[in-house]
Amino acid sequence: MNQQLSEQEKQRRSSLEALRNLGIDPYPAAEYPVSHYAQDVHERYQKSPDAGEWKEVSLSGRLMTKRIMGKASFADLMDSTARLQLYLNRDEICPGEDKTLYNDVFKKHLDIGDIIGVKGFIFTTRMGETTLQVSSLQVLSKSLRPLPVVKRDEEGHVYDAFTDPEQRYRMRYVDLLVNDHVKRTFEIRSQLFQAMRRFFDERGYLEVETPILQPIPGGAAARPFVTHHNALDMPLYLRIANELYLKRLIVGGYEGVYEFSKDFRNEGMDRSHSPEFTVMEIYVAYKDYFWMMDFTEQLSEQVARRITGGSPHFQVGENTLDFTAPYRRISMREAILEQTGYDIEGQSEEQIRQKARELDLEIDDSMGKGKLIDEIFGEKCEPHYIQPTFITDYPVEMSPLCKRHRKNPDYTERFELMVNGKEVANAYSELNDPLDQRARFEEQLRLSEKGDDEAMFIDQDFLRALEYGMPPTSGMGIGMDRLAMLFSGQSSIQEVLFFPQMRPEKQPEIPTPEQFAAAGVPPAWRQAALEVYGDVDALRSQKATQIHQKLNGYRKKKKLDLPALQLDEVEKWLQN
RNA sequence: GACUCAGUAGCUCAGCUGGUAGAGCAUCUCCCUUUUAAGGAGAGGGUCCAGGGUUCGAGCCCCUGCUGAGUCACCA
Repeated sequence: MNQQLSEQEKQRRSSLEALRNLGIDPYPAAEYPVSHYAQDVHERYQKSPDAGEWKEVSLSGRLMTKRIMGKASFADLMDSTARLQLYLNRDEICPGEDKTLYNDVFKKHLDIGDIIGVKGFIFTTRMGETTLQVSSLQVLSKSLRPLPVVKRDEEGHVYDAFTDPEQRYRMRYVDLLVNDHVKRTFEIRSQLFQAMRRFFDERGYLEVETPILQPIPGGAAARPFVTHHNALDMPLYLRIANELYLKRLIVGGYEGVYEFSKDFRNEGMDRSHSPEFTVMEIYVAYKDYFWMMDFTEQLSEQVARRITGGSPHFQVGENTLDFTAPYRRISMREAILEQTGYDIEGQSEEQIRQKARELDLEIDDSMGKGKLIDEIFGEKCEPHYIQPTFITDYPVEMSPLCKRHRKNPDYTERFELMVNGKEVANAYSELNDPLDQRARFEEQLRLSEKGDDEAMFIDQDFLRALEYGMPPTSGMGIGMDRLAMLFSGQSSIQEVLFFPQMRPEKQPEIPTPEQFAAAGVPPAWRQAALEVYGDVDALRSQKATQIHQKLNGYRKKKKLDLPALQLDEVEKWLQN
């Protein structure tokens, strides 16, 4: 038996053996047919307690608590839907003389966390709780590790919750089992995808998949992860965006395409940044960003209704967000004017820089006009837009893939949807002028040469595609993780990713008897040396006389069937 | 990347001025036939994150490292 096991783990392993010795397979292969789910029972039993279906039910799930009172016990069974209380009466489940199933199997060898199947009938206890009285019970899977026991009282107070974020993220399976709200978060996440997919599909747009391994990482300004393809003997990059591929498909003649894209960026991690994250991007031909605003507000309203169960209102902290379309639309210039009283229109880069200094923003000389404006907006305006609001017409320097504004070439036809003071969606009238696009890429190349390691690469094939002609197109992207955070009320991106990236755990090295061979210990004495000293170095640090006495003492105590150790033998070990 | 905080039993956490490592739940034994954060009696369970240092003596003080969290910086 492994020395590193905790007492409770050893206990469970011996229960496992005990079950086997009773002829019970702790991991049976056969299907366990189930007639009801726990939630079913709770929702329907009290309305028609006399219905025939309650006389014979079968459920399966995990044992979450045991409350034993002599010849009767209560337990909680948790299936994928809810918990249901079980009542076990010794003489009911063991009608004959043999009380083993109750006294040994249930009381001694079943632990919290074990997966079982039960059959019986539903009744209501004196305390008024819907309960299954068990007539037969089968072990479906024995759990060898103790589950954290989280208790909840009538007022909903939680005791001894499993809260350590590190453990919750590393062992999400445990987190999901004992923390009910965690499952809900991921259900919301799934509903967001479903609602969007339905919205797009109803309008005839095609869900597509584009390369994750890309020879040129394009479509965004970010540092990529690099990998290497052996057969081609060339570097490949994990995509930082899928935009340029989706536009190629619009060139190819699709009316509208969308993709839920897992993107990767080799940058810092924090509460709102994960190295892998999911973005929904959609591109629709013959549309502009005004059309896309209409489309986006309809989408948002539908998504909100899906999450709330029909209402366009959604509570986040102290704010009630109203997703009813249409939303307010305000240009970036107007937004800055509104929040700071400063009009950027017609101002030179130097004037704007001066204003940014007055506003106490952290800026440096490398920042161009666009970057300065963005800084002012991000610091002074963004947090104020709580209700869904479109911010439109961004400076051209910040948007190398976006069409210039039809009325003012210093700006672009771009909007972001702000909700609760944060960006939720980003959209353009897409740039389809191949010559302008080439010039913008070349500007990026100059930034790259100046040391900006996030400037975009020039994608020659993408330019070739544009040269064949792309219809006027509007595209829109939504960060799905951050949207999931918004709708699940989470403030950390790790809470909406099942398995957030973490440094690998260090596996403690478990000493084995074999390692004592290195210290010259003969096979017969290695187990004893392990028990006494724990590891080889501990043994080596001792004098021969001390080892001699300790090991012989151990031999006597454990009544080992070995000849007593001689001092000169031990001295020989240590000479090696 | 900087700073702050944290790491003690399966889980949640105490641990005083440096002086034999504690509680609740969980586990084990015994009692108990409608309980529900069940209860009663008893017991066991620890690499105090790791490695150095100071000290007669370190969970506690100092240094280094590891892991995580938070704040900031960076970041379409």
